[in-house]
Amino acid sequence: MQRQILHVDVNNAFLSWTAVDMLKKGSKIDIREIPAIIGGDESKRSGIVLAKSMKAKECGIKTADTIYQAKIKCSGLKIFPSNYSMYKKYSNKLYELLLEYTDKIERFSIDECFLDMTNYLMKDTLLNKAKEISKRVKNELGFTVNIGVAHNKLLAKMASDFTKPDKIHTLFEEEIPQKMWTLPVSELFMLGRKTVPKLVNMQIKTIGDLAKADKKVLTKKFGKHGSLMWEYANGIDDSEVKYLPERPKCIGNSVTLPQNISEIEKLEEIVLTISEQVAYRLRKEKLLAGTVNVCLRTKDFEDTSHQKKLPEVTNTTKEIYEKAKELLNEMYKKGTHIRLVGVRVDNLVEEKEKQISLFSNKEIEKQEKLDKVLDELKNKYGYNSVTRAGKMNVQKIVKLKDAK
DNA sequence: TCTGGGGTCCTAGGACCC
DNA sequence: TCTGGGGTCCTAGGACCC
Repeated sequence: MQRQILHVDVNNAFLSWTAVDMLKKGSKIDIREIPAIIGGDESKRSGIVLAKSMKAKECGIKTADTIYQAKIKCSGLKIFPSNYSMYKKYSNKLYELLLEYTDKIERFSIDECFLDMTNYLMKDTLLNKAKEISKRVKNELGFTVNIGVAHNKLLAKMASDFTKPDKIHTLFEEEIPQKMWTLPVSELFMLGRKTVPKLVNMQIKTIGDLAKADKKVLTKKFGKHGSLMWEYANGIDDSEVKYLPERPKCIGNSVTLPQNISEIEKLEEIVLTISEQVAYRLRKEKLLAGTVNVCLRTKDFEDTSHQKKLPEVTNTTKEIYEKAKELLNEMYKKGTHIRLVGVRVDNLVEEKEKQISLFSNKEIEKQEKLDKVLDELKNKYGYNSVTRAGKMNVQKIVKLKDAK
C-alpha cells in the first residue's frame, strides 16, 4: 500500500514570520521585499545569519555567514533580531491549520512538518490537497510555504527543497532520474560537508552516481551511513511519520560568552546558571536525567565534552549542578581561554518511572521542595525573576534567554 | 573566520564480566 | 598468568539536521 506524504516547509521562516509580525504591527515595509536578514548579536559574539530575504540571497549571503561578511556582501542590508517565542506562535498557527487535513503530523522542526495523508484522501488527489493548503496558508496566515508531494518522507523532503518560494513539487518514483539524480550529491539529505568531498573523490558527483554506486562498497567505507545514503539516493525510505509526541532524548543549553574566560570560579558560576536552566526545563517536562554532560569550547574552537552517569536519576538543580561542576573541574585545563560552555542531560526517564527509594533522603527532599518554590516563582514572574545566591555576577556576564 | 544554539544518531575504545 | 572470545555498559567525539 502506497503512502501519501506531504512535506510542508515555510519559506525563509524566521524572516517571513518577522515580516508578517511587523506588518501586523503597522510596519510600512515588508522586509521580504528588501535586502534583509535575521541575525544574532555581534556584540555578544553570536553574529551569524539565521535567515535571509531573496534580495539578500541575490547578494550572495548564505545562512550561517557572519554578519560581518553579510554586510560586506550587501551594503544597506537591514538586520533584525531573532525572537523564538514569536516563531513558535506562527509555527503553532501553521500546525493548527494543517491539523484540519490530518492528525498524522510530525513536527520535524519549528518550520517543517510531514503529513501522512494516506487514507485521508477520497476522490481528491494528493496534489489538489497540497494546492489547497498552500493557498490557505498564504491567505490566512500571510506567509508562503513549499510543499513536497511524494510516497515517502525522504522524497517529499527532497521535493520541497527544489525551487522556492511558494512552490509545490512532486517527486514520484518515475520522476527520480530526471528530478533527483541530476542534482549534485551535496543536495541529498544527510550528506554534509564532511562526506561530500569523500564521495567526490570517489567520482561520485551526482545523486544519480551515488544511486548507481555499489552499496557494499559504500557500506564498507561509511558504515551504516553508507547504506543509508545509497538507499536515499535510490529514493528508498520506509520511516513513519512520527505524529505522536515523543519524549526528548536529551535537554541541553549552552552559551557563547561575551568574552573568553579562564578563571575556574567564573566558569563554575556559569555552569550553575546553565544547570539551573536545564534542570528547570527537565522538571517542566516531568523528566529525570540519568547522565550529565559538560561541553567547553576554547577560543580556538576546540570542543571537548565529558559526561558521567548520576548515581540515581534526578531533576534537582543541585544534583545536576554538582555533577556538572565535578566534570568541569576534571576537564578544565588551567589557563585555557573558554569561549562557550554547555550543560546537557541524557538518558531521560519519566518522573513516574522513578523507583521509590526504600529510604527517604531528607537532603534531596529539601532540594526538591526548594526547586518547586523557585519554579513557581519563575512561572509566575518570568524565568529571570529569581536568582540563586552567588550567581549575581554571572547575570552580568551572560543573560540567558527566557526559558519559557 | 569577526564562526549560534538546539537537537539526534553513530562509532570506537576501554572497563568489566563470564 | 606474557591470557581467548564474546557480551554489555560507559564515555568521548564526530557527523548531521534545522
